[in-house]
Amino acid sequence: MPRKPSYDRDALIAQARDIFWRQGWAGTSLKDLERELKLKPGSFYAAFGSKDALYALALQRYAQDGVSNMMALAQELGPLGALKAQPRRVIEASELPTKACMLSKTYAELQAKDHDLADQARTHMIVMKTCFADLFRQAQNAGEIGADHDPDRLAARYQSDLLGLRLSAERDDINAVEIAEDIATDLDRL
Amino acid sequence: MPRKPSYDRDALIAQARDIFWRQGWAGTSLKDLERELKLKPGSFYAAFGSKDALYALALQRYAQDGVSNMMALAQELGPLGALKAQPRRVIEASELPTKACMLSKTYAELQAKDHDLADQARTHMIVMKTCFADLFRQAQNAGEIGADHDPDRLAARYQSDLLGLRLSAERDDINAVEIAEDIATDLDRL
DNA sequence: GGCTTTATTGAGCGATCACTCAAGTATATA
DNA sequence: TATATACTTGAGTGATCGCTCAATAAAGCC
Repeated sequence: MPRKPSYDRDALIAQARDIFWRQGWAGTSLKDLERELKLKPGSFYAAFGSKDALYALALQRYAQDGVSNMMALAQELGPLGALKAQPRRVIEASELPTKACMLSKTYAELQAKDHDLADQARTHMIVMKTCFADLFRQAQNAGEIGADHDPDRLAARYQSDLLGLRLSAERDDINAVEIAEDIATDLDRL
Repeated sequence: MPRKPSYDRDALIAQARDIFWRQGWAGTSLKDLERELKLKPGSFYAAFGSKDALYALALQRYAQDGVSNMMALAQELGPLGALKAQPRRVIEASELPTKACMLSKTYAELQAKDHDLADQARTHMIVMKTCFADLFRQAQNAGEIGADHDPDRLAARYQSDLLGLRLSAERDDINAVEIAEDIATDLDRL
């Protein structure tokens, strides 16, 4: 008896993710979303409830894709190979709306206001860090890196370096590929 | 014959810098500024012209202080000593409104909108990077690091690492001191 | 004290914000 | 085909945005 929506909800979330990712939370107005997603206010609120609710879905999608991307890379190149390849991959992916990490942008923008979304971004970043730590642990067990390193500490440093790299990659005065290679090279000395 | 302002303009700029630094551009309303600086709208606009103009002054102040701070540190500890000390210094300074770099926050927030302030932040970051490069060059000339390194490349990597570190230092799930020490230790291997 | 000059005040401007809702439209079942 | 059920539409809500300006107060010079 009902009528089906004319839109693809998942596609809209991915589209919203790209807009939020690029422009940030405050930088994206409902006008922007309505225009890009081609939804009138009524449909928007029927579909997602609020701007923040859609942002939360976008963050979730972003984080999920990030982890599964890393997992797939590890499957292909092994744990250390994945960790070494990721820096270049992330700055050379040309289809991304922007190079910087959406989680860190969200956290940086909204933490001072104690916004719910900042907490969600923080949680997603912890999951990602845990994923990195697992890969370092696997690399250690495989003998690819020395046993005298704390995988959690390596993961924190690695994630920190990636955040810096991705921020730097937004600047045209910086050769991000060089930084990415230096990060990868450092992993060989472990 | 005239009447003098009752406020200290420099102090107001420093205060505005801290508010903008913490809350970002969109996250800071004129209501916020009027309340914190204790200026009514009329006085505010007579003194600074616009929100963006005050933000530009705040950015400038921030960048100037950053460079002169680094110069002073180099005077005290030498070029390599300053570069090694800075990571810990910047995350342990307890009087800062927030750990993350104001220039990178500004750039990340406003770059997508092609805002003037993003360009200004970018320019300030280049100056800072040049300052780092000079210190690496001095350290090289002093024989403190190998001659087979490009100071500009080292500076770009170093600045990138600092940005990541300072972002990470905002998170309570991360031991930023460990990252800072690892960054400093890496400089010894050059 | 009188006068000029500037600082201070705060009500209020138009624009935009996130969001609502009643009316209209399309579709799956009966 | 008739009806029930959702989806779609867009004008319009109150709140807040950055900002203006006419009125008032205060300070320096004669």
